[in-house]
Amino acid sequence: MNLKSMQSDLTTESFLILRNSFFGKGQKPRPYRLRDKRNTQDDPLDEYICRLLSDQFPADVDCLKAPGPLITPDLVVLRPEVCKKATRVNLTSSLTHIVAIEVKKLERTRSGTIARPSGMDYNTTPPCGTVRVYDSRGSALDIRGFYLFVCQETVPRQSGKYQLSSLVLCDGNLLNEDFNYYLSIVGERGKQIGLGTYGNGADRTRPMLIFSNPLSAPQLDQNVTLIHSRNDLDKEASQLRKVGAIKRTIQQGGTRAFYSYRLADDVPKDYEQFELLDPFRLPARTEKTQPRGRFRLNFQPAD
DNA sequence: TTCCCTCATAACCAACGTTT
DNA sequence: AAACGTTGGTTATGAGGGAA
Repeated sequence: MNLKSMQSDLTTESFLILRNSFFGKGQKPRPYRLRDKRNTQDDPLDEYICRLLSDQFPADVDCLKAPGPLITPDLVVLRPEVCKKATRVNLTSSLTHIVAIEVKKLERTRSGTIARPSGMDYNTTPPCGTVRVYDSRGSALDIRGFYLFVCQETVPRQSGKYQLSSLVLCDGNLLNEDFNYYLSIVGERGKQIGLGTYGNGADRTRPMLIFSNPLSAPQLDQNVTLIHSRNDLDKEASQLRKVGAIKRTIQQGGTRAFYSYRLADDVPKDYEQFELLDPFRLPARTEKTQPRGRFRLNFQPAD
């Protein structure tokens, strides 16, 4: 175990592995094959990504896939020997020790833009920069969470082959940093029971969450980008070049800043860094829902 | 131990509304 | 009228817990 690997940021290392696995020179997508998706809970891409990371990380780093469906996060990357000696508090913040990765796959619309630009489904797990996993005794262990957004497309005229056209690995805090909110959804909730005339109805009151889709930013689409809270990652990893900053306005006031990096080889010489404030699209929302699926008849009653 | 029920998952489909 | 954007709704499945 050399000193460099002891100290390196696992998200930087993961990003570099993914960049070089899914793309070649000049960011040209490398086609890959996936096994069949056997059901809706099955994710061959997650497995493939886990395999790539496991194979290419040095021996002191593990990449673990969620051991079954319905388990979140999708992947955990860690240095097990270092983690065993670390304190709980340390593990909650140290990206050299352990990090969770949630994979989000998106399609491209026929017009060539990323699907769901104004916000994508996170289903019943809100995004968060801190996520909860459990140690071998079953005790909660809160660790940093990152999100891998990819646009996967089929390779034209090559059935069964895929390629990525966009990739973003970002700090979950870019999407949300309210861990108490995360716990309120992921932990025990309530449901409504005793509903309806006969009292035998129930309402799961199950959340269906929508949060930002980073690939909706044109600066990030059709690119391969790491988004991190540190502004000096290019000093630590010489393969990285900083390409811009993203600031988000906090509801209660203030802003958070994140920094974007790409493989230095992917950045044109005359590239000018972007400086974005609240770049993710937000539709004008109302609290009212839209009625859907009305069955309309072709007559109207006499009165 | 076996059976049965509940729940969360992934991300798309398509209805509806708005703009061109 | 067509294109685009938004958003409510949907699917089958298997882990896990409680009941039998």
